[in-house]
Amino acid sequence: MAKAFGSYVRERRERRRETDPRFSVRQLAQRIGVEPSYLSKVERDDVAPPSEATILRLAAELDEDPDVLLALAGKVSSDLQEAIRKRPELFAALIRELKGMPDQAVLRLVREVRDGNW
Amino acid sequence: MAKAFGSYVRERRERRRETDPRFSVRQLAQRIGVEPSYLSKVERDDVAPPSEATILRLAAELDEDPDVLLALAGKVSSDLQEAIRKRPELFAALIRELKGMPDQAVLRLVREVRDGNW
DNA sequence: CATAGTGTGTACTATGTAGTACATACTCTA
DNA sequence: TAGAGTATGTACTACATAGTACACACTATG
Repeated sequence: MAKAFGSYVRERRERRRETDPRFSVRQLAQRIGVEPSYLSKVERDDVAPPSEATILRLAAELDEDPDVLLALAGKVSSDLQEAIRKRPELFAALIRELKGMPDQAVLRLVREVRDGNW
Repeated sequence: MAKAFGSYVRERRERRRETDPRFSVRQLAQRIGVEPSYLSKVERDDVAPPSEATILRLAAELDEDPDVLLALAGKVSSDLQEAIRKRPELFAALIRELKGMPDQAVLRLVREVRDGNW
């Protein structure tokens, strides 16, 4: 693993908790719909990261980028997967082409596409 | 599901079998390292598609595009997933930007990146 | 008519995924 | 010093994944 999912979540949650008591394990667990003991184990990397659905609720509560949190969990958002599955040759070629390139290059591409001036 | 994985494989295998007796269920199953009864069930969509590793061996034997076969199985190649996980914000933005665009546009982009003239 | 090759039905299994349920132990504070 | 709030340890579970093992029935052929 690159970085531990659990410890990252714990750090984020504790940061929020400094100013907001609603960010205890118990209360956060309840808001995202899991048992406190489970969230605790997740945060200590005692168990594998939760399902995509649970991670998304977690990201929303912690105000984190869902794609980043999913990535830390070793997952890729299902809507991205679906986009790739619909046009596998095209997206496979593009991603393999880009995976060796620097962030700058990819970012530039994103912007070009977004601005439509190409 | 968009299209059935199994029936596609069966069609491809039977096509090959017309000219090459090595493409019976039994022999192909043996070459890709699974039980014939399992391959049979897979081809009749009686069970879920095989694992990524098995699909890749199948694609190689049938001379099919692995990404297409994986897509039919509802999967995305793990090397693509890994590329996305390494830079989630960037790739998520790019893919979401492109998913509404026509094939032509994506293809043009692939070529531009490949040719490096940008 | 036996036997080699074809596909398939049934039963079973090992491992992983994504959690729940409950009990325990600590700490602050009213 | 009781009670509320904190996190955590242990045990268990339902369902999915990815198959194996073996017996069976059909067909062509030498």
